[in-house]
Formats: sequence, C-alpha cells, structure tokens
Amino acid sequence: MKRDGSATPNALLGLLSMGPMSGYDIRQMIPQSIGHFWSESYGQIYPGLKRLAAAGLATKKTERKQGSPDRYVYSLTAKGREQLRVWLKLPVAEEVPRNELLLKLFFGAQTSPSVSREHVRAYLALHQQKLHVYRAIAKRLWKEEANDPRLPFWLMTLSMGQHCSAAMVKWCKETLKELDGIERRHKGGK
Amino acid sequence: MKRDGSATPNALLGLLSMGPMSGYDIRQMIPQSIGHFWSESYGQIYPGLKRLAAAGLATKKTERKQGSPDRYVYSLTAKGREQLRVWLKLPVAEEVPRNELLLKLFFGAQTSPSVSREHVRAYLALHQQKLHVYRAIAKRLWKEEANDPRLPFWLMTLSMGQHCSAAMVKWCKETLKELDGIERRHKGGK
DNA sequence: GGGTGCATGTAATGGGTTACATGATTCT
DNA sequence: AGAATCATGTAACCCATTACATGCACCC
Repeated sequence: MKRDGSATPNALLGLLSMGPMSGYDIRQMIPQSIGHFWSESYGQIYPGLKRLAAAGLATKKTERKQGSPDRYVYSLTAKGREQLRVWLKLPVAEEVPRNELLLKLFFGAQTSPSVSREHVRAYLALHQQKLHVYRAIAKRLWKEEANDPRLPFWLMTLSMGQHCSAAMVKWCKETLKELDGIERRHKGGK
Repeated sequence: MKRDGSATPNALLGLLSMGPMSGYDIRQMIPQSIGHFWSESYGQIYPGLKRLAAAGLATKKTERKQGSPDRYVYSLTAKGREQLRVWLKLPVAEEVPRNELLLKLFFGAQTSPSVSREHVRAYLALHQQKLHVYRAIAKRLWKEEANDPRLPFWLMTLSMGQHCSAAMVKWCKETLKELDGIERRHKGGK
C-alpha cells in the first residue's frame, strides 16, 4: 500500500467540495479561503487536478467561450467526496515547523542585541497586521455567509489565527523589553 | 548574486558556534537545542558540513581512537563566524506555514463534527504536553546554565513556545465547546 | 504598441527526508 | 548470537516553487 505523504491532493478535493472549479479558479480563491494556513502553486494544482481526474475522483469539463481561453472545470465525483471524507478522518500528521526567527534568536548572543530586536519588532508588526486582517475577515463572514452551515468551521480556523497572533504580540512585547534590558547592560555595564 | 534560499547551512554555522562538533554530534544535540523549532537530517548535515569546509567557513579535524570509528570534528573559522553574523542580520524570511489541522477543520462540514473534535482533542493533548516539556526545560536551564550569557536568548525561544502552546490550549478548549454545540444541534435539531 | 488579465501547462531547480550501506564495539 | 550504539555517508525519492512558454482579448 502506497502511503500518501502529501496532503495536497486532498486539499484539492476539499476545495472542489466547495463547487466545480478550474485550476485557475482554485489558485485565485486560495487567498480568500485557506490562504492563511495553506498554499498551493500552479505547479501542484494543474498536474494534481489531472491526477484526480485520472483516479476517478473528479471529472473534467471543457468550457468554451469565444473571446477567451478554454477553461477546464473539475467537479468532485461521489468517489472523490468519499476519499475526502476518508482523509478528513485520518489523524493529522504533525510536522516539526521550521521557524527562522527562533533560529536566529537562539543564536542571538553571537551578535548585537539590536539585531534580534529588529527581528522581533518586524514580527510584532506582522502579527498586529494579521490581527487586523483576521478581524476584517470575521466581520465579512458574519455578514455575507451568516446562513452557511460551514461558517462555524471557517470561524474556528480564523479564531486559531487570532489566538496565535495575539499570543505572538504579547510575546514580542515581553521579548522586546527583555532585549532592551540586555542592551542596556551591554552598553552600560561594560 | 546567488541568493541563499535555505537557512540550513547557516543553522549549521550557528550550531558550530556552540563548539566544535561532528555531524553525529550535531544530530544528537538538536533535540536538546533547536529541536522545537528546527530540524536537520543526516542527508543535510553531512554534505552541508563538507560544503562549509570547502567554502572555508569551517575546518575539519580527524579524531582517531582505537576501538571506535573515526570522528570528523568541524570547527568554525573566523570567516565562518563572520558569515553567521551576516546571516543573523538579514531579515527573517517569512514562509506560509502549512497547518494540516486547520485544513481539515476548514472542510469540517463535509464530515461528522466528531471527526473534527477528535483532531482538536489530539491537538489539545499535544500542546498540554508541550507546556510540560517547556516548563521542565526552563527549570533545567535556570539551574544548569544560570551564568551563560546565551541563557536569555534560549529562554526567549522557549517563551515563544509557551505563549504559543498556551494560546493553542485556550483555542482548543473554546473550539471543543463550539463543536459540542454543533454536534448537539446536529443530533437533536434534525 | 504595450501592459494587464485570463487561462493553461511544463521543466528546471531546489530542498529535504528516508532508506540503505558499511563496519566496529559493547551489552544482553 | 543478536541487538544497540557509535559514526559516516550516499542514492533514491518526494514534494514544492519558480520561471518559462503560449496565446487571446481588452484597455490606454
């Protein structure tokens, strides 16, 4: 049995479960849907969709319109829906995430504290901005998708982003204070 | 100018800044150092060290002992230290992290709420355990490395883990309540 | 005429893990 | 005898991004 190391084909199934789509459509909608915690490039999407069709998990229809390129629109088959449900049940594969900020911070004693401080500052700004974006998305969803049964699940993923970014903002502020202290000792103490 | 897409060689430089080491040593010490936010496999380490030596960033010494295999111990050169400092100053490259849990949760409406609940439950357990581990490490560091000037930086990376896991625990608990509500409506309501 | 958007796709390249290969010593 | 630990390393494979290639239509 071939074990499926990658979640990519299943991510495509999930996106197709939201409605028939072309590869181009999928790419366009990612920022508005799973973009905050998942990404796919054309190099994955187009061959991936082809493979789904070859495996009988999706069907491909050609849409022709004069004055614009052909579109290949994929729809989930019953088999595809079933495969999606099977994958959703499988335990989540936890990976060791690589965090370059922490890597640099860990070796922070090898350079001036101000270097670390700038990294943390940038991280703070990043997460403050994310919090704004999350709030805007939540507002939009409450208005526009109020009756969609999928709404609660979308809000849960948003909520994780909010919890995480809020924690990061708090950590950044504490860490900046700590770094300031180190810098003062660095300059004043010796 | 060739831009360095990968932080791996610099991670090796950072580890070597802690003292001369063999590839084997590096692999062994990762869980005790940067393991919570970075990983490297032998397939990266051994060729990586060779490249560092070839680039004049590290020197290789052979240690022979009767009754055990040869060890190739690498030490940073002045040039290597300088390169580490240069890399530390470069802005952190933010990547879009892939979170499989969120991906499954986002499509949670395609299956029974209990499926999502189990995933969240596992995530809760994972982060509660991480909190224990972090606390144990912090204790050990305070005792054993109290006078090391690098200690504050190590504690900062630990602290991020603590903030993050604490936020995840909170989110999991809230989300489990929400999922319970959905399940009740699911069963009772219709 | 030139940029932008629609729309498809592939090839090159990069980055990384895993499994394998080797071989001595020490512990059970 | 067999397993675990020390220690090095490579080859096969997997996954993913990026750059490139094509081509039409529309707007400035």
